Amino acid sequence: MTVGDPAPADLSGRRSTRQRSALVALLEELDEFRSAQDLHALLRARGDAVGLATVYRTLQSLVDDGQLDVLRSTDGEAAYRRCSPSHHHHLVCRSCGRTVEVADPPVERWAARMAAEHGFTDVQHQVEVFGTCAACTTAPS
Amino acid sequence: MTVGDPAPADLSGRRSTRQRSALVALLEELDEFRSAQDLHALLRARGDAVGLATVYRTLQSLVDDGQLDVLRSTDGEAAYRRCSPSHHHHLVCRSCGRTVEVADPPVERWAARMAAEHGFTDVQHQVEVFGTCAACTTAPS
DNA sequence: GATGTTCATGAGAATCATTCTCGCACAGCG
DNA sequence: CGCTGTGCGAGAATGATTCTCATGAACATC
Ligand SMILES: [Zn+2]
Ligand SMILES: [Zn+2]
Ligand SMILES: [Zn+2]
Ligand SMILES: [Zn+2]
Repeated sequence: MTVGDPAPADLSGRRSTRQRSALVALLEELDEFRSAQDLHALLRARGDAVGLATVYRTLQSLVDDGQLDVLRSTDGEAAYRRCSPSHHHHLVCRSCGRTVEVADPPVERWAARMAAEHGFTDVQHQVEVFGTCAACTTAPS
Repeated sequence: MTVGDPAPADLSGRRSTRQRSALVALLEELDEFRSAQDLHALLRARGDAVGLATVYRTLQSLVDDGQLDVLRSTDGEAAYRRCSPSHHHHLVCRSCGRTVEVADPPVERWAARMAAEHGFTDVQHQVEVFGTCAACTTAPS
């Protein structure tokens, strides 16, 4: 361990503030993808007022630290959700937002092999599945 | 042919205008995903001036008619490209935009089966693969 | 070719998510 | 208890996309 090494409270080197804690706590309770605007409103509603700019900044830092997944909806709005550390994809209910994390090695291998066959390197992929969950299929509109 | 039946030049019921033709012709020449702003600039550069609002409107109508694919980049900008009519996905070079259309029945079946196992209905999916193409890997920065 | 109805166009304003600015507050540290 | 650099936030700025609405053009009909 070199001299300049900070090694603060958590591994990310982020300071622990009321705002960051409130946002992390909220995300911990939620199970669906929510937009930054949504999260900001939810925080305000529960009394943990946080500036909108801070919500955006903190979400971005959490994404950079790999603690959140981001999804871009068709209307261009980004949605965030806490995620497990291992690589996975999502099955999302387009009605209520309920989300299931799914992993599938064959898909991973297919993407890598297919890209390699076309001479592509440094490959990444994006796989999301949308549908209507059982509860929403049953429930009235 | 009944009386009220329009049956215009193309099947879509869209009027044939100079602006629409110019945009369609441009898209026909391009092989990569380009943003609406890009396409607007390209049209202007080649002398086929078209209003920005018209570019957006026309792109949207072509997407609705299934003649274009849309991709939402991480910065929230939508990119468009002409597409073949059958279901497929893309292998996109994140450096030059070169795109290869790929189809893979196993992935289709996996998505459908996996969603069904979780009780989801009305399933759709989104699968895109990004990488650096052979040419861009070789070329200097 | 002339005409009327209807849809398309486009300049500019409006919308809206996201980012930036920058002075002030405070977490972490000794 | 101060110091210092990072985090905060109100408001402005950005930038893509959409809307408004008066004008222009396509097309079926005469
Ligand atoms: Zn649902
Ligand atoms: Zn994967
Ligand atoms: Zn390339
Ligand atoms: Zn597919």
